[in-house]
Amino acid sequence: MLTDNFLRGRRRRELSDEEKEAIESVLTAPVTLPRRKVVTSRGDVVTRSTFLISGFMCRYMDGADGHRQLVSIQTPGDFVDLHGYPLQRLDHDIATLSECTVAYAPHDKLTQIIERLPHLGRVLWFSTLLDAAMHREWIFRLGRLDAVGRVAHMLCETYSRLDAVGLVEDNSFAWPLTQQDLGEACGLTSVHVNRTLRVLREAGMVEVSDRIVTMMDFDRLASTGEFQPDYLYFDNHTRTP
Amino acid sequence: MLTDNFLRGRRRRELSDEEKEAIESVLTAPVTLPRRKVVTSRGDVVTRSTFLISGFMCRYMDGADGHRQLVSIQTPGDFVDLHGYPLQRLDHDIATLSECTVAYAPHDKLTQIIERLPHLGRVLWFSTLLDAAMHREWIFRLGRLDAVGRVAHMLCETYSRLDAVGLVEDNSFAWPLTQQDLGEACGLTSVHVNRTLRVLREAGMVEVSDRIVTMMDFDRLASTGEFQPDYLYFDNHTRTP
DNA sequence: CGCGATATTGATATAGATCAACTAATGTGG
DNA sequence: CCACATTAGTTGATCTATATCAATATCGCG
Repeated sequence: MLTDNFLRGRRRRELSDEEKEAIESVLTAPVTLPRRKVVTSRGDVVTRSTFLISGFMCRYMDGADGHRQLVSIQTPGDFVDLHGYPLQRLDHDIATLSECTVAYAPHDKLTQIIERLPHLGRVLWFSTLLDAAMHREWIFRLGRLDAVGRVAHMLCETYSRLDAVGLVEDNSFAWPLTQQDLGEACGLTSVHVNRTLRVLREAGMVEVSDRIVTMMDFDRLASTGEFQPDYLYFDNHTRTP
Repeated sequence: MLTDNFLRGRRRRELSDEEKEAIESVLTAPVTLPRRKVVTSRGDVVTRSTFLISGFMCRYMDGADGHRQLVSIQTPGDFVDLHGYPLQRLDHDIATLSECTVAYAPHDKLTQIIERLPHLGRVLWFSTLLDAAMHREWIFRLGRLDAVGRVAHMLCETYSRLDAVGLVEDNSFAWPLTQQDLGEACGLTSVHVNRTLRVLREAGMVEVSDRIVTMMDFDRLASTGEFQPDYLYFDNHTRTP
């Protein structure tokens, strides 16, 4: 099923077969989007939400100087802009980072299934609040950690999320972000990201090369980034390396 | 009614009388909390949510060095921890900044009224996503603005939110945060906040003194902080000075 | 009155930005 | 398939915003 990865590994995942079929039934056929494409802009009124099947997307806001600040990275199994359903209008931009496969959920149909299945409504609500929890951790990252800690934390979060949907193999995962992108996520310049990655590599914690991240020592990286995964609300807190 | 300020001035505010009465009916009698009191801690399982009637509260996360990072400031009319309803457990701490009056909404009762009134469910959902939108703007503030911009943006947001619930008078509003608190919100030291406030004061934009903020020139402050209020989802975008 | 919390100011240190050059990969049109 | 352009990564030199350390001032309060 397209939605097999939706909330996979998460607390409150308990969806009944009826609920799973209901979600699946509202999705359009999958569509492929090219890499580096802006799909929605701040201010747009949205009438459907995007479910990410494969690839990476991001959400960001533009600063006056033209530089952007990423506020979220979306990975397979995420409902990228489900918050647009209650909000109706977006307060930020959305773009692909890699080529992506997505399916759309029209909002009027969501309303129908939620009125029929209130518990499913709360599960969808839960999934949007998972994003809010990640936003909070992102604030912590920018406000309290130095460059090395920020990058370490970011990589730990991505590793954990991808692991939950089966996209980690041999401690490695696909990583379509450039050093520039990572800088836009962590509030750093690409030059400094480069130096920061070197520090982490030389310390034997993580290697980032060729669009692949390899965790050499997750525990030390997590401790460097003060990463505590409770905010990701996994079923259990053990990674499955 | 206790909930008169709930989503006041906001888009999607359209609650029917039945819905208003339903919310009101689940709330406990108001309770007073002392200032500077931690009311919930990261990891706590929550079975009720807190509606803030008067006073200021904040949400924050603790760093390894003991310093905290604020992730949210809550003002009257806010459902402080409604996200705890779908999430069931908190990923951060909550404390009062000033003396506060609150009322509690038990989660089992929320479930009852939402199953009866699905539209009310979506309005409550909307209100939690408003928090997420403010989180995103907070990320932007920390990642892309300098000290002067961060403080300017923060003060503009607070002004706009308090204005919407009628707590601005003569361009002034109550402000129980110390310079230390403001630093913990903006990722700055209290020393630098002090210097930053002087810059803003000497530029004739805003005065912060005696726990009162007075806007001398909102428009210039907004432009300094790159503040665009669309993310607050007000009914209209005009302030009512 | 005196003590803890808050605010203010000055001197110095430093993490990360900025500027600049160069390399390595990737893609593209002729 | 090559010549050349474009994008991404790397390294060095210098600059600057903010942190840090330290001292003093002020205020509210028991």
